[in-house]
Amino acid sequence: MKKEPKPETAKTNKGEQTRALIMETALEMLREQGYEQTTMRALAERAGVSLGNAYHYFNSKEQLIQAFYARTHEEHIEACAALLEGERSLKKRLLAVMQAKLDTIEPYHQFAGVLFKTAADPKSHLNPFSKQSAPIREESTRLFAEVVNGSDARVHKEIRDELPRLLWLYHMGITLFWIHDTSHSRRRTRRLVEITVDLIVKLIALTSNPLMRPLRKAVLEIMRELREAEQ
Amino acid sequence: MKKEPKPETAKTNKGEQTRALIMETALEMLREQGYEQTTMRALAERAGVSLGNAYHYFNSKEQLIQAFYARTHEEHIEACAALLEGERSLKKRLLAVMQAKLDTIEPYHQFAGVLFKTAADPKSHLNPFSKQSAPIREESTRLFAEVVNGSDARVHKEIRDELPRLLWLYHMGITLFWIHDTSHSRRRTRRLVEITVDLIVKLIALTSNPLMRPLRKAVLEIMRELREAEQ
DNA sequence: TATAAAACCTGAACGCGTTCAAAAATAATC
DNA sequence: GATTATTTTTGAACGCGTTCAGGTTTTATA
Repeated sequence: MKKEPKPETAKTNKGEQTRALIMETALEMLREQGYEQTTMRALAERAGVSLGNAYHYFNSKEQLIQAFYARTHEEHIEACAALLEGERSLKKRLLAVMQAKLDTIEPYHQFAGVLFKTAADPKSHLNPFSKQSAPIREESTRLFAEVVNGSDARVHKEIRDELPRLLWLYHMGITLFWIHDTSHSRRRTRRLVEITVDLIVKLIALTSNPLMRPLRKAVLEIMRELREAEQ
Repeated sequence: MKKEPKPETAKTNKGEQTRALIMETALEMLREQGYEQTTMRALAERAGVSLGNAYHYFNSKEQLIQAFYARTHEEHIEACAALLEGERSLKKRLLAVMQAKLDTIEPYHQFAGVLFKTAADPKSHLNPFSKQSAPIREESTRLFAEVVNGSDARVHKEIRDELPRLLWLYHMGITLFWIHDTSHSRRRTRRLVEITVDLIVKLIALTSNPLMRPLRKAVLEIMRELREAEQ
């Protein structure tokens, strides 16, 4: 029989401190030196911990990125709360959220390549479509739901439910472009966001047009297919 | 001064033979055992060559994938030539090309994850948006141009020039989905291709509608932006 | 306070991709 | 054929991510 440690002391365990120490050191090093330079050995040394011990808390180097990913995600969610307050225009809301995203991730552009490289692997836990990423994915989707629901835009009822997921997919596409964007201060991505947000809002306005019916149906079917693929 | 070897003997050099031997052995092993199992040491041993020598001909393990990528691409182009012969329906042409793509890459699905993982890295030569991939990308785009031009579909003149590039982008998206597709025989991807090809053809038919003018403009602007990003 | 259990930590070792100085084989030149 | 230049080949070595058997410290129990 395994006995649980007293829950009120569990959080102040030595282990928790060590984990936090390693994690903070890792984020520091990732920002300062990028991914390749941040070797597990260098990290362990800087944190004043043995190599094996670092692995006791983070099963792989990839898990460091995961922690990192979670953090920028939190920052983004937080930043958006203030931005959406009192704004009713869908275009402005979506634009604000997307720009906040770019602002949040900008400091880490130098090692975003590695992040994406890892995330692209179907076997990786970091893969945005994976089960492990579901919590972040869902929270992110909820943000886009709020963008739409808090606006005064009228959305055809057939696609209303799918729209947040569509916007989440869109935001992944923008992130993909951003990673490959070598322009100064990511100007190109910012420009692309302006154009595409404009396009999306126009498209949404068109959804009620009878001419659009076959397109609506097709898009819904595609989204259903994509959802079923999540397993 | 460096002297060139006699060109007529250059191709039958001992080196060329060794290179071919390593390459064939690599493709064999990749197919049989996947990427991780195909270590450079195992490859060298099977090819009856020293480890250092393998590196003399392939600067990195990644280059093996590149050779592999080029080969499946050739196969696809070849397969399409026969398929497009005598068919005028845009929908059928596009569908045939996409299905041929899936057929070509299916045998390698098991290690496609690694391929994509590598390709996603902005620094990688395999990255489909990179300079190094330009020849394959352009040849592929040309294929999609032929799909459109050889059909009887009427395409609004404003987007006619961009359509092949749009279709190439679409085909990259499908490939991305395919990599993550764990369904039997990639059924989901095949279904997705059917749906999306249908949607695309409908969209193309709609392009001439005046209502679509702002969308056309926006799409063109996005494509211009994407093209400028290729540097 | 003594003892058992759990949590925490260590460093050597493994296999990997990759590099490199130098040896061996081949080709070019005289 | 002897000498030189070039190409081809070797295997040891490096640093990396990762594993693991076993030690040390902390916590729970008596």
